[in-house]
Amino acid sequence: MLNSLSQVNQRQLSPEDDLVHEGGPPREPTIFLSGWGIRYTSLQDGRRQILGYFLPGDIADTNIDVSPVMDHSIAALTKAIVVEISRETIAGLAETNPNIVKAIQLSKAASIASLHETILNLGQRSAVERTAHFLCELFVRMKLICLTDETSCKIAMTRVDIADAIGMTTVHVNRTVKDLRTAGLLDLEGKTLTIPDLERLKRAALFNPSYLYLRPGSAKIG
Amino acid sequence: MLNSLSQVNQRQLSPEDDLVHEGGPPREPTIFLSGWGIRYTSLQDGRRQILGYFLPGDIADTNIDVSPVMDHSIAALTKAIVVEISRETIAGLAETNPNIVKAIQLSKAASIASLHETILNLGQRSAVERTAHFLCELFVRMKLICLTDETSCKIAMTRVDIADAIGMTTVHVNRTVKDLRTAGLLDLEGKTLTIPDLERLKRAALFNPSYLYLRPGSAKIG
DNA sequence: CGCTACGTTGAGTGGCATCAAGCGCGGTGG
DNA sequence: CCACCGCGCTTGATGCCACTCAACGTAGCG
Repeated sequence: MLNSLSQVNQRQLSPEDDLVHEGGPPREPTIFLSGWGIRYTSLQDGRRQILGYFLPGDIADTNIDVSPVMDHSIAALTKAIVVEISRETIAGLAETNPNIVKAIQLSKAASIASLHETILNLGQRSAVERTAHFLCELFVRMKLICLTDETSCKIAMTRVDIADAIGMTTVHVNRTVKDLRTAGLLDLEGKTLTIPDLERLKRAALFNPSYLYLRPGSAKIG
Repeated sequence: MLNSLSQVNQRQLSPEDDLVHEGGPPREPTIFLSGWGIRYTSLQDGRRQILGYFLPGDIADTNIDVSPVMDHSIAALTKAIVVEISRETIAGLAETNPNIVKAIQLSKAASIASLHETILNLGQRSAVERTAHFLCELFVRMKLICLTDETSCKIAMTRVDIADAIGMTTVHVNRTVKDLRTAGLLDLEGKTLTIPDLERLKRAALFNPSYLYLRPGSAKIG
């Protein structure tokens, strides 16, 4: 089903290309077919906060039907291929495949749950817990889409991106990762994330995966 | 329109009553007719994070159609009167009054925007900015529903609540409020919040009200 | 082969947490 | 009526966690 769509409205993005821009008009819902993306917002003085990120298969929804102006930006983190799907197309698809409605609801609910978890993370967890939780989530999500091997995966984020996602400085991200490495909980060399014992990391990070809405078979559309 | 509803399914809540409970089943969308409520979640060890709060007229939505289990709790902060409105009722109302669909979309979009702003607040703003921003938002929202006089209003939150909302300790909330008082930006004596010069506070807090989705006349349903 | 971006590490500082004590006030019971 | 208690607020002292500033190593790239 997606295959037929992927011929249409498909676009290539380069790293740091904005898909939608804060203050600008929204777009139709967009799926990341490949590559990584981030949703972010900034203060006037330039401090950037990453609100969430997109992995291949994720839908970047914008509330096109509500506000004419975006309150945040969406950008590519790597080279990425995205496909925009208009609401009409979705409505059309929904007629022949009712599951799509469910899938979109699920995707929306998951993204809200994810925002809640991010708030909990920023507000209550210590730097070590926060970093562990963030990287733990990253790994779990990558695993879900089969982009990990047994204990490691490639991530697209730099230290700066991680720092802006979890509200820390790059320097302190570094030191925290070092501590986690020393504790044997994870390793992050360049862009390779290694997690020798995922269950142990989950415990250390107070990680509860329920907010990811992992129902078997429901992570994908179609 | 709301008047006809307010006879039905109306409930009284006392302070700290849970409307829905983390881990339990969701409810139908619920409107706070009077009183204050909070949405919160906790870590296993008891650290609590307030995700958002409800003022009179706000809708506490739960994704009833998606997950059978709540990932957070909703509780009353004061005595409160709430009315639960089933989706069927809403659908029925929508037929005679299409604006209600728009209003609910708007409410959902606003709550997502609010989550984004909270993440930005926790991740990037300093303690002073964060506190200022939080109290500024509070005042603006109270003003919208005409629950302020010229420069002050009553708030239901304790220092503990404020602390759990902005990820600080009560002690430091206190000191920060003191600094803001010294700077002449605001005052918080007990439950009375006074803001002598809202525009000045907005500037200090890097406050941009656009995330509240204040379109004239759109804040209310019906 | 420099240049730039990213990652790493060190030293020093300060913001915010922790621990602890005291204050004011409303509620309760003797 | 008042002593007592508990809760929320406030303030002080102390220490640590995380930021800032700065330097250097390294890798990718024009």
